[in-house]
Amino acid sequence: MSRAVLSFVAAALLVVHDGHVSTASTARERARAEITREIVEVGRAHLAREGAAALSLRAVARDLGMVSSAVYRYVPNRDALLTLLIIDAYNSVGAAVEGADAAQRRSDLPGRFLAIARSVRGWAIEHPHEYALIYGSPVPGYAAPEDTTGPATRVPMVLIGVLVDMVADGRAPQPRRLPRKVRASLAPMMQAVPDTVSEDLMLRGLSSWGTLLGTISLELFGHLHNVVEEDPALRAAFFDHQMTRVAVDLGLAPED
Amino acid sequence: MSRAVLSFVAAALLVVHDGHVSTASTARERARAEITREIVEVGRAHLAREGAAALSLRAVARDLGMVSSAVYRYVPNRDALLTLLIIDAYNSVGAAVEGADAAQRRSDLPGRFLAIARSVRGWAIEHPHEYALIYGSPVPGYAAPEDTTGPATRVPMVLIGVLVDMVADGRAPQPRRLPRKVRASLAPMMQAVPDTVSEDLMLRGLSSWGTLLGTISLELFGHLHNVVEEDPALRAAFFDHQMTRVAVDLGLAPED
DNA sequence: TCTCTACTGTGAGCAGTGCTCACATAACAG
DNA sequence: CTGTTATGTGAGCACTGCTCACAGTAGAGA
Repeated sequence: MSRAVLSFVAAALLVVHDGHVSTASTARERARAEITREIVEVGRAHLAREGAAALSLRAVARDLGMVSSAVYRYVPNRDALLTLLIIDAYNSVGAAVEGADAAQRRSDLPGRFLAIARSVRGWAIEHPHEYALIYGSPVPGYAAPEDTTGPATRVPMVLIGVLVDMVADGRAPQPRRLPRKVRASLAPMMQAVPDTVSEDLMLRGLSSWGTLLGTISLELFGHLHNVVEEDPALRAAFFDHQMTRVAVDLGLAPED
Repeated sequence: MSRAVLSFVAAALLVVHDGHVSTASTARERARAEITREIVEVGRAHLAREGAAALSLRAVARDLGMVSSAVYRYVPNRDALLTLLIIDAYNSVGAAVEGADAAQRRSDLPGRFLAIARSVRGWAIEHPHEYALIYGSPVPGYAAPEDTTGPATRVPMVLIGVLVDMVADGRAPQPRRLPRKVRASLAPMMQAVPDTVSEDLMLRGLSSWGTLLGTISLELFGHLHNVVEEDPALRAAFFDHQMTRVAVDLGLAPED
């Protein structure tokens, strides 16, 4: 994606997420912010209904009663709109997970983990196309633009919060010795995390995160067809059980 | 997908995977089989280069020097070609994994698991767009056509083989007691599996499968950016470590 | 061997897409 | 009030999936 498009996304974010942006602005600027917001909103509706592959700028324009070329005044191209929707989706799931975590007793570590896991799954089931957009195959090119990385970290940050509290409460398992290369591989992550969290704990956390997303993706993308009963209650029981086991393996809960 | 299209896929499979199909056929039938094979082959090349989203029947037709409407004599629509490519991809990764497993000593359970995991990851890195097509967001509708389910089970079957051998060698962990609903949820799977494998072991296996795919998806879809060093050797070390841990949690290897 | 049917290839065409551009018009800044 | 800048318009290009009337051609049966 070009520089111009990137700087657009940065600008649009102010508009979209501050809601009603700097009120001390000209009528033109307010109109621009409003219309940009509408475009993203309609885009999200289309995404939710038909999926990313079917998202069309022309259809969005029609819904808004404007000619198709007019939306290019607000969004440089289709991929840029998708990028905004990706950011939107990350924030949506991020908010849900943060809320679920906050609703638990801080000291109830396995309860928090299970609440987080359920919350991700619940959000995914409610927003399957959005989930596919952010955790399935990336559609606009391979490198996610930098703008998405911030919102993308919200859910992992909540998980890391659990790990941090586990250490603080003295309930973290004894860190294992790790091969040099494995330690080295984690360098970027360790820079962004309180150094109370050991590399070993980080690895356990990443594994849990992988299991969490892997299990949800298996379910959502149809790979549990003919494997796990389709009945929602049974699916939920299955998921809860698997996540409870993950919590145990992570060291959050004692072996039963 | 319509009945007609489904029956097409079934027919095309004979053509594509028997290689040179029933030689006791008319020249016309042989030509048809050959051209169908070429279409799938060119389609796979396009998929590998540009990804599923960019796959175009017209471009495939151009590459084959035929007019675009002619390919519709062989493939009813774009989704049907994608379905063939999905089956192709499942068979490709399936063959790779079966080979990797067979190359290990049968009794070396953790070695087999690690070989399987590495083989899936290796294949995924070599064929990122194919991986995205089968394990990322499903693109042609939500319900994968029945034709894909057979090839899709090849990799899981290899994993189940390890579980079966684990039981046969008396190295399976003592099955845990499970909640009634969790047991019930597994009914479909348990029908397809030797009854030496307990529900509990099946759950552990599914968890490992989720972790395996989840970890690879995290890496391939860019979610380890700024988390795990990009250097391929370090990425490999990270993955191997994680999978070794999974093997331990699965009960394949002793706690070190 | 001839005829009729069923298959294969052709090119035009329809409706839709992303995106660009010349142009008009409106809003703002000086 | 004037000149610049932002916004909306409609035509147009190149592309897509897919259909269809038409022209050949291969194969099966008489």
